[in-house]
Amino acid sequence: MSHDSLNLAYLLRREGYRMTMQRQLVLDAVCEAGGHAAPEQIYEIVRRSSEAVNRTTVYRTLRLLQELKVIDAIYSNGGHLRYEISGPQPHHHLMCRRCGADVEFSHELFVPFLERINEAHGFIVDATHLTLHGKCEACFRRN
Amino acid sequence: MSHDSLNLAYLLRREGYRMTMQRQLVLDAVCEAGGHAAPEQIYEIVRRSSEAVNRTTVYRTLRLLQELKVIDAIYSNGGHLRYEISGPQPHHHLMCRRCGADVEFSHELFVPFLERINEAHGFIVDATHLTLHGKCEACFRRN
DNA sequence: CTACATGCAAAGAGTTTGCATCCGC
DNA sequence: GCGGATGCAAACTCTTTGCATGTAG
Repeated sequence: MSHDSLNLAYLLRREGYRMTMQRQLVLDAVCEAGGHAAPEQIYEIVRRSSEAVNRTTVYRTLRLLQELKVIDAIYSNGGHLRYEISGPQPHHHLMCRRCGADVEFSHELFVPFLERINEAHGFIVDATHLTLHGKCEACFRRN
Repeated sequence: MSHDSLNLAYLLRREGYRMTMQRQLVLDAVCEAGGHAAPEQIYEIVRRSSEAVNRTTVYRTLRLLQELKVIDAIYSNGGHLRYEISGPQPHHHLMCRRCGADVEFSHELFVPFLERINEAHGFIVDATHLTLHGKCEACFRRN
């Protein structure tokens, strides 16, 4: 999802926050990174646009954008923090351990499984951003 | 799974490692912790048995036991590292965000979903230790 | 007695916090 | 001008590494 359509200033103001250049740059960077971006990567992209942004501000802004539900926090393989723009609906990721390919799959594909879990264990799973690891088709054939 | 049945000394020797008191204590602690134990918790349990174990050794031993496939590393919600005794077969966890209850579910419940993923995206998921978060039945009713 | 294991201290990532200054509104 | 936002440095958590000493086999 691109963020061109979303009015960051409006979302911020609605919650009593202020619009700043830094906040726009961080959001732009998360979008540009194109999913699964670590804070450090986001920081680097921001720095390309402006030297005048501090690493601390990037961290603070990422947390704020997450709170505003503009971006999602994901804990990738190895437990590392990543961010990406929130999609209009929940979706999930398949990540290839070999080539790093990142395939999205829809929540619909996941729903029947969640229903079975609920039947079997009475548990309501609220995963909105699952990342599963494995091998993509090409890499699977290759070895 | 209890570890009473597994001969740590044998597994170590087979790979050229030595049996030590520390290694046994760490394994005992992971088992005693009963799943999803953070390194620090494991360290504390070990310390109850013996003052003579260093935190560094706990970390080193956890990595070693993982390499020997005696324990599994799990990245829990929030990206924190946890360990637990390896089960005889893959299984997964449901963790309640509210009360912290940890329910295991079998891999069989998961298989049909993995097959649908494979059909739809040609992806072979190798998740052997998934943790899903949500609400358990009791907590879901409560609010 | 030799090589691997340990303890200690120190370094290292990654992230957060305190506080003075800055600036959006 | 006021109160939130930023930059800077420092702290903090979690984990790993270097090296001298200890100990299993």
